[in-house]
Amino acid sequence: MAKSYWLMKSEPDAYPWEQLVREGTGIWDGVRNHTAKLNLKAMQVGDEALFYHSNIGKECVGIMRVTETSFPDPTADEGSPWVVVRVEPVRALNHPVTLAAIKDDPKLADMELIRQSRLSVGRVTPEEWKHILKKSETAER
DNA sequence: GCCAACGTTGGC
DNA sequence: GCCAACGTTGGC
Repeated sequence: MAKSYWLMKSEPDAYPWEQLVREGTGIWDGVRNHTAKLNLKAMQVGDEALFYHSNIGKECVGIMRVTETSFPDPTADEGSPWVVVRVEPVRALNHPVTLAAIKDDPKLADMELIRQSRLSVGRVTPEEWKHILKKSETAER
């Protein structure tokens, strides 16, 4: 199966990129939204995801890789439908790609991130992925 | 099954 | 601090 791309949000107050890097691996817990849950369930080992800092920063800061497909969220009640995936950091982006930069870019302005701003785990198309990575090579601010 | 009220998330 | 978007809950 072809690799899929994702974008996962975290408030840096709660779980910043730096913590994932420091710990080397982590589970993406706390998702309590059914659309996001379906996305987690669709993830395959080897899929890659952008780490987005919401609220503070409002920018994509790094790339991570899925290392384990979804399993029940240990922070949720027994029998609840919520799941997590395991991820590991791949690398930080050379330059963060800000929400403002994404909104300003016609190629990216239609991303799920923009259309459904509250969705914490969203799909990214291969085209959007490539474009964001290219953007991250050069400073925008 | 509809819809108003309310809570949460996240941008501004 | 405010507001828009969206999900959930509860009355009917």
